[in-house]
Amino acid sequence: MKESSGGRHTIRDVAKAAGVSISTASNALNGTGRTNAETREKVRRIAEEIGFRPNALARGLLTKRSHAIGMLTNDTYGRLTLPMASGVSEVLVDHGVSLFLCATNNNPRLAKLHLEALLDRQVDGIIFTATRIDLEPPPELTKLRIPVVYVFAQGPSDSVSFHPDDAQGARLAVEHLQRLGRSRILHITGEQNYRAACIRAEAYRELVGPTAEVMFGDWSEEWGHAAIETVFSRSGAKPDAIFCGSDEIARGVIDALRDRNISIPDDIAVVGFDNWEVVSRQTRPPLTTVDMELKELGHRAGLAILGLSKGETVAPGVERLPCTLVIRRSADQPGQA
Amino acid sequence: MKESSGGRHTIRDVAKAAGVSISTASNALNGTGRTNAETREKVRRIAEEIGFRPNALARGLLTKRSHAIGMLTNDTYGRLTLPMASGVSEVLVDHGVSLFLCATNNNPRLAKLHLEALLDRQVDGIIFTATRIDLEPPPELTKLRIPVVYVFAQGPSDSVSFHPDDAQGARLAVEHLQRLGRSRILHITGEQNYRAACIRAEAYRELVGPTAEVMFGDWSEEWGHAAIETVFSRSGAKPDAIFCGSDEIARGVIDALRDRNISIPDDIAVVGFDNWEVVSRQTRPPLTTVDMELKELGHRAGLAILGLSKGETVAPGVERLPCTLVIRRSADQPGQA
DNA sequence: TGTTTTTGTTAAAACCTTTTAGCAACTAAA
DNA sequence: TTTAGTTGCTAAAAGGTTTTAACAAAAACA
Repeated sequence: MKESSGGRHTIRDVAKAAGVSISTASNALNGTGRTNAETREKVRRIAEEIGFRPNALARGLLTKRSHAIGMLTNDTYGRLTLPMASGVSEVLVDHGVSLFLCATNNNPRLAKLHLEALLDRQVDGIIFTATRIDLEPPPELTKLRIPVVYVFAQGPSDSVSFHPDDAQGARLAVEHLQRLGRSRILHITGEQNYRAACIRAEAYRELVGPTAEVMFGDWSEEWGHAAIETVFSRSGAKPDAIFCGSDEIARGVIDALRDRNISIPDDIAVVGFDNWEVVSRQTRPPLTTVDMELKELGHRAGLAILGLSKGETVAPGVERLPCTLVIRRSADQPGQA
Repeated sequence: MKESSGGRHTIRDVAKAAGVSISTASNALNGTGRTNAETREKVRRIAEEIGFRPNALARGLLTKRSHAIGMLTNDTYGRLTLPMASGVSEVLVDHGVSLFLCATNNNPRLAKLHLEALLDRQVDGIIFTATRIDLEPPPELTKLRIPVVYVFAQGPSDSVSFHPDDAQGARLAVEHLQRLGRSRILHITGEQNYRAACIRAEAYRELVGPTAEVMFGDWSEEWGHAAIETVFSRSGAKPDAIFCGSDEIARGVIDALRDRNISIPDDIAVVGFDNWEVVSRQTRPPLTTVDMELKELGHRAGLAILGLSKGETVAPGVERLPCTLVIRRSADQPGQA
């Protein structure tokens, strides 16, 4: 088996070995055109034997489909995008599509650099992720000739976006607490300039009514602690349940309550948001929390960009994927309360 | 400005607009061959004007350098690979090289699939990452004609690997505790089948001598808790310092000590490993810990693969990058103890 | 028999770029 | 004047694949 170039076999080698022309070899391998069943089998057998794999660059150059998609993300460290990205990757690899990872570090210059590189590489589509409310997707994105899918972020109105259903997730948490018979439910959450925080707070308010109280802060454990300080240093009735905007906040809350010898969930039940297992499994007691099904979100986004890149149409707008409630001891089943 | 194909301008368009041949346009843009300064400027100006950018697929096909490298990783959720990957990405983007992310989920079939896709795309090199000691890099990797760099993982003896200097990091921690005057230092760490755990334990033993005691467990907070239970339920002298194999373990240890009203650092000083800030900043008191400089590790790995892919030679073997000690209140400065 | 259809195959064009080799014109040296 | 060298440019090949159009041979039809 001699090789014609650079160590890898080309379709030329296959054709020569099979005693056919390059076009016939191509047709036989791809099942296109008309080929005799016998020659088709022969070509395929030989290709298999010498381990021929088509050069993706050459194919992409000609077909205008690179079978690669790019993912722009501003949050490399976060626990949001990465499980999601792994979901995307899972779907793509099954379709022979590869994923470019572009970490923009919230730097517009870097975002632009990455975007240009992706276009130079003729990617078939782009997934854009960003979590901050004030971080608008780069306007260049809307003018591309390739499809773009937004996750966590909001594109223009006719674009395709996927978000967790924050409102439904919040309702899951609050309704669970209400079923436990809790009537004074407090909401401690993160920064008000995150859209997700506002949506959850709104859903909470609707269910809880006039006694609702939302404490915005940041997404840290420390803030959970501080919020409990505040609540217990002021007069008035204390809550009998706390719905937290993240597992980290919930962890701070739980630790602060334990310091005060308040029993969880007997005196106060606690529910978190994220199901970040490294936190939610390790609080004492373990945390009941809302799971955003990030991997599934990635699957859906992956399928959407695949479809779009093939020219299929996908319903525009924000699709909100349902969250699930993971019940652990910090807010038990109704029967056990 | 009419476009010759698919919406993007090609070098053809540039050449036509500048009234020169394609070759001259190419030479002018790349500074190759001989070109009159005047025409060179003109071509460049026009290219800029119409926003010409060369098609990376065509260029890669011809030059046999795709300016892309692939990263195979088995740990998508972990906090180890991702900061590292972001370091890799930072270096690459500066050199116009893009990064394929391949999450293998510890699945050999998937690893193979990804590897083949990377080769089809003619990547210039591969970075392989894996943290488990028992996870050997796929043997296919050693037979490639493109360079491979290993991070956290161990390649064959003539390969290039980058690791944190676990021994030096452990010494940093232990020597710090010794300078604080602590003499009964205990080491609570993770699974014994992680090479890193063994190396750190070994370095610890050498410094501490006959009183050394290593408790292997797993990498969880829970294990930190459980280990403290064990230590305090048995007879004998108690430690006056604990060196933990991870920040998570340290967090469990700190919580368990606080439950017992043991003062940190007065009675027992605690040092962690990772400087995973979401943990180390939030423990009470905040955690003194070893930082593995993951981003720097990524930088180095990125530079190495870039160099190798250009044909430069890089010294083979395992390069161990120094860790740093981040001092917080769980083990103060000597002066303050 | 002659005419149309079908079948299997192939040469060549196309995708977009870089690079090689060569050409013409001009300059400098002999 | 010839020779040699330099400059600025270009045609053409190359890279590996898919696709189009054409062709010959065989089959079906009249």
